[in-house]
Amino acid sequence: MVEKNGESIVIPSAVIKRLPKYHRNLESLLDKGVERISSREFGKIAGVSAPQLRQDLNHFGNFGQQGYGYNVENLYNALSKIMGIEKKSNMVLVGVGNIGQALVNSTDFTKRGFYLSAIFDINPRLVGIKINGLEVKDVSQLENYITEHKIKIGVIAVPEKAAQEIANKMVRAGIQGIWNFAPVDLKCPQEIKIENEHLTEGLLRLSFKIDE
Amino acid sequence: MVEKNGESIVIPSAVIKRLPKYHRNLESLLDKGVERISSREFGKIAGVSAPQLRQDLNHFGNFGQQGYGYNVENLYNALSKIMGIEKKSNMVLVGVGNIGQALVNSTDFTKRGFYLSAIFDINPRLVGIKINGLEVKDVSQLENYITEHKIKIGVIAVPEKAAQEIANKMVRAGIQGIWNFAPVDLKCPQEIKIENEHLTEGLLRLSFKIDE
DNA sequence: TAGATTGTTAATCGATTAACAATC
DNA sequence: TAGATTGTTAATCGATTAACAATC
Repeated sequence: MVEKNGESIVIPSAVIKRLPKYHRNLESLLDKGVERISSREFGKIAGVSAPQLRQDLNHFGNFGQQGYGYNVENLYNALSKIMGIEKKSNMVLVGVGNIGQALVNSTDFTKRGFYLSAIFDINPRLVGIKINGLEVKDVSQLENYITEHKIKIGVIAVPEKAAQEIANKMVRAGIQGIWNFAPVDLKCPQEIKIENEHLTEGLLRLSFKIDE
Repeated sequence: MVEKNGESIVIPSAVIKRLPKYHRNLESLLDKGVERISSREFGKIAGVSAPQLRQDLNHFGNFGQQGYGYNVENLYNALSKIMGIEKKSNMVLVGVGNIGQALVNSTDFTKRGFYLSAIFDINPRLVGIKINGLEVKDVSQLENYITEHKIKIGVIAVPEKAAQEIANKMVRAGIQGIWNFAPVDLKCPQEIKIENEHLTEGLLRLSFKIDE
């Protein structure tokens, strides 16, 4: 639910999917020093139609101006706020295997205000080692950590079989959202938000499209 | 385009998106030794409605049987074939940074018949080293390699700024599909199939949903 | 045969595009 | 003011769900 003109409205999921893309393209326009842009031009860059772009944005407010278009910086800041980027978020990560380590070493999320404040694994050989300055903790400490530090976002990068159990722990500890890299559809109470990164599915879709 | 009853039909993109999920859930049913399943039960597992599941599958053929449901193994094999999983595919990867290394070390794709046959980087310090038994080649050899080995799938795991140029090289060399991990929308001729893994976008969507 | 469950058509729902008055 | 471009309503398109005859 989002407020618009004092009324709370539900944002269609198709719109939510596109918001990060808009944000990313605005960032790159800002970098290039573009000050204003029309829905037509911006739509071309972002790969959507101009009316769709206007419809999408108007779920959140009237950011444009007739005869002028959109101010890039204003719109960028507005979208940052809408997506909760301006404030810092702390996350925990479980599973420091291939993908987990890549995430710990990545700066992409940090740049947008998402920080890993602790990382966990079940393997005693990994517990205690440091990755990118973060010491790997034992997964037995996960629930306490989440509760004590009021962590909202949990990242799951463990093997398929272990993922549901980790999700359960996170939910019990009060997590609000899970960013899941394990190839399973987690069963959680519906108030828990879940975003899946099922990488292999992307590859299979690509393969299908090539053969089609 | 896909053949059904001798006629070639176009598969809706919404259906294509769900196919890998069906495949994955069938695999797990097979593992559990389930022989047959109704659209109702299977829909519940895969998180879709029973009629939707039936509609989706019927784009490719009539795999079910009235009063019985679907034979798990038959359906699994049919979907494997539809998605081109039964045959082996060779891929090249460019960029052995965080995410690139994670992909090289992963066994998830290999299990489904997708092999990395060569990996490339532009950094001279990385060229020559071995990762999971594969020697990193200089990116100058990329085009020749793709052409000579008739590689169909290219994986891009380089930074944002470098991604488009790598995509151009791949396209010139005759690649058919690109699996892109860089946070850009690549501009390629429309016959080139592209699947994006824009990880950060998933995190932003999650953040939005939590705050909503 | 009776019960179960499919395949498929028709109805509904949601998302996209077209069109244009409002207005900067 | 005239030209450009928005915000928004209406029309279209595509995807999902409901319903049920067909049939194993």
